[in-house]
Amino acid sequence: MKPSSRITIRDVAATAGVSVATVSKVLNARYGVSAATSAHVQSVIRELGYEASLVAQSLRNHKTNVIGILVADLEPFSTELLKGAAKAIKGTGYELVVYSAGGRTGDQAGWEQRYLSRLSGTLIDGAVLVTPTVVDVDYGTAVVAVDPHAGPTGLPTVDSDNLNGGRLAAEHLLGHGHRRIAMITGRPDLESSRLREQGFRDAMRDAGVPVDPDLIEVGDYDPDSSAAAARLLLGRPDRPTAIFGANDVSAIAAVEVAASMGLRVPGDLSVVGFDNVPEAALASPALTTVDQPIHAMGHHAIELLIKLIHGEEVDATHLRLPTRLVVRQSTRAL
Amino acid sequence: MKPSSRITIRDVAATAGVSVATVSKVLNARYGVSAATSAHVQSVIRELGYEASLVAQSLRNHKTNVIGILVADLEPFSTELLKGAAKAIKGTGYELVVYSAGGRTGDQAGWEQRYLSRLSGTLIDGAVLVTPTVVDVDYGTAVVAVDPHAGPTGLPTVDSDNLNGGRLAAEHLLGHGHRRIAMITGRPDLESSRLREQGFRDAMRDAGVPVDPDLIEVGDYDPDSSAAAARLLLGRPDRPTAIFGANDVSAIAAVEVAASMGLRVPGDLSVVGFDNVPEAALASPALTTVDQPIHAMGHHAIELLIKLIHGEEVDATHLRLPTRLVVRQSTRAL
DNA sequence: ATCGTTGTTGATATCGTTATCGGAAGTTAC
DNA sequence: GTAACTTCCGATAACGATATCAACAACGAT
Repeated sequence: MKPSSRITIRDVAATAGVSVATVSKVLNARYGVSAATSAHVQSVIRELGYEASLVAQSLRNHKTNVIGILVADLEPFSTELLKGAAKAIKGTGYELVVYSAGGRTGDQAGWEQRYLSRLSGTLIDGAVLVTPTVVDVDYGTAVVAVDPHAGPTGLPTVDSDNLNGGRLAAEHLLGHGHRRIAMITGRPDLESSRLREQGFRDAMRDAGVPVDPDLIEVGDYDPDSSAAAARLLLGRPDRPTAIFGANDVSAIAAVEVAASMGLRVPGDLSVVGFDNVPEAALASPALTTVDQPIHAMGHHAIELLIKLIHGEEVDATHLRLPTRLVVRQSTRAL
Repeated sequence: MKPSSRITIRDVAATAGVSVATVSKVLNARYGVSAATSAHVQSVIRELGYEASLVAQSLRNHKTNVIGILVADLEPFSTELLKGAAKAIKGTGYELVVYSAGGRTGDQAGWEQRYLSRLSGTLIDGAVLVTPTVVDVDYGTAVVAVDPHAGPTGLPTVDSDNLNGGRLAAEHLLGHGHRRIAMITGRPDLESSRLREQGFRDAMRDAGVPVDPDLIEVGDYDPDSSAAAARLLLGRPDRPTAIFGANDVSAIAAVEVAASMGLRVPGDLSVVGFDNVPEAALASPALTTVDQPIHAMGHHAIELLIKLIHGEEVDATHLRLPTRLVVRQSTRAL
C-alpha cells in the first residue's frame, strides 16, 4: 500500500482521457480549452491529489521561485532581518532558503561567492546577502546586499543611516556631559562599521571634544572580541565614563565586563549600543541604543530583489533607512 | 556583454570535444573514462566555470538535497532550533529551506499539510516540523516532528523531557517554601504543554500541596496571552507568591506584568520559565528556568531526518532529551 | 585470421513540465 | 458547397542532467 511513485501530469491526462498538453493548459489557465473539459480535468486533479513538480517546472521555465538569503551567522541582527524577510516573502510566490556560513569557522571569505555560483540560475532566482565579504563582481543572479562590504559597490543595497546613527549616539552621551567616551568599533571591513565610527567622530569634533585614540578599540561586532576590547578600555587608569558599542552585541558585552569588574551601569559607566535588537530591551539595564528598522530592512531587501528578478525598473537601488536613538536605562548624565 | 545563458553540460562537451555522456561521467567520477580525457574535461570545466544544474539533477535523480524546516513563527524557541539545525546541516550535502507560517495570522491549521504536499517529492527530500498542528497522516516525505502535537503519533519525534522539567520547576519553588504557586500553561493542543503541566501537578501532589484551580491560566506560549493570564493571576486578592510559566516567553511576560503592577521579582514574586532561550539569561532579573537543549534538538532532528531519507535503520524514532533546572535571579525563598 | 577481452567513448531514452504548432472539427458567410 | 474562421485538442520538441547500452579500437590468445 505504499503511495507508489508520485502522480505526474501523465497520470492525470490518462485518467481524464485527455492529453498532457491539455492538462498543462488547465493548470496554467491557458487559452484553448473548453469550460467543460477544464472542469473535468480539474476534478480529476483534485481527485488524484495531483501537484505539479516544482523541479520540472523550474527546469522548463528557468526559474525556481526560490530566493536565497545568505547570512554569515545567525546572530541577533541577521535573525531579525530574517524575520523581516520571512514575513515579506509571504504571498509573493517565492520561498526562502537560508544559508548560514555558521560563524567564524575558518570558512574564510568567498563562501558566498561559491554558494552563489553553485545556486544561481539553478536553485535560486536571486539572493539577499547579509554577509561581510561581498565583492563587487557580476553574480549570475539578482542580488541585494544588506549592510554591505566597505567600498563603493554597484550592488543594489539596503542599509540604514549609520553615519547619523553614530552621531546620535555620541551626541546623546555628550549631551549628558560625558567627555571621555570610548568606542568599541565593528568589523573594519564593513561599511556600516566605518560610518558609525565616522558619525561618532564627527559629533565629537563638532562638540570640540578630542577623541583619545586609546579609547577606540576594535570589537568586530563580536561578543568575545568586544569583551576583550571592553576589558582593555575599562582596565585603563583613566578609564572612560561612557562606551559606545558599534552594535548591541558589543554594548551588551561591555556591560557584562563592567559588571564583572564591579562597575555599575549606568552609575559608573554609560553604554550605548547600535541596532536595537530585541535583546537590547531585555538586557539589564535595558540598553540605550540606536535603532535601525531591521524588519523593514529585510522587507525592503526582499521587495527590491523581487523587482530586480522581474526586471522591473527600480528608482533607487540604494535604500537607506533612517536611524533614531532609543533611550533606555544604560545611560545617565555624568 | 551579458553573461548570456547559463553554461550547460553541452557547452562543456562541445569545447572539450567529447560527448555529454563523458562529461557526466567525469562529473560523477564514474568508471569508464581515461585519465587523460578526464583531466582534459576537468580543465575545461574549470575554465568555463561550469556548475551542474541542481534542478536538472533533481529532476533526473528524484532527489533535491534540500530539507525543509517548517516553523509556525520565528519566536525564540524556533529561532534557536533553527540555529541548531543550520549548524547540523553543514557538511551533510543538504540545504535548509525555512518556511514560516508567519505567526497567528489566521492562516489556520493545515498550512503545513498544504506546504508539505506541494513541496514533498518535488522541492524537498524531507522536512522538520516545528509546528503545533501536526496530524498523524502519511506525508509523502520523510518527516521529523519537534515538540509535536498532543496525542500518540507515529511520526518520528524529537522532544525533551517536559514531564520532568515541569516537576523540576515546581520542586524548585516548593523547596523555596512557596505554596501558592500559579502556572501559566502553554497551548493546550501541544504535548509539551500538557506534560509540563502534568509534571508540575505531580510535584505538587507529591509534596502534598493542593493545586488551586484558580491559579492555573492558559498562556498559549504567547506573550500577549500570557500577559493577560498574569494580570488575572496577580490581580487576585490572594495572589500567588510564585508563577511557573510554561515557556520563557510567558515567564518574561509575567515578570513584566508584575513590574507594571509594582511587584518586585523575586522580592514579591518568584518566576520560573521553561526553555532557557538566550532571552532568559538577558532578562532582568535573569530568569530561573528549565533548560532544554534546543540546539541539540535541532541537531538531532536533522540527523534523524537524514537517516530516514537515506532509508537507514534508526534505533529510536522518538528522541527525548533531558531537561535540567537553571537557577538564576528570578526566584527566591519565601 | 578469428575470437574474445578490455578499455574507452558516444547515442539515446528518460525525468515532468510547458510552448509551439498543426490538425480536426464546427461555424459562419458567400 | 466551399472558403475562411474559430475552437478545441494533441503530438512533439525542448529544458539539463544521468544511466544504459551499443560501438569501436586495441590487444593477446588460439
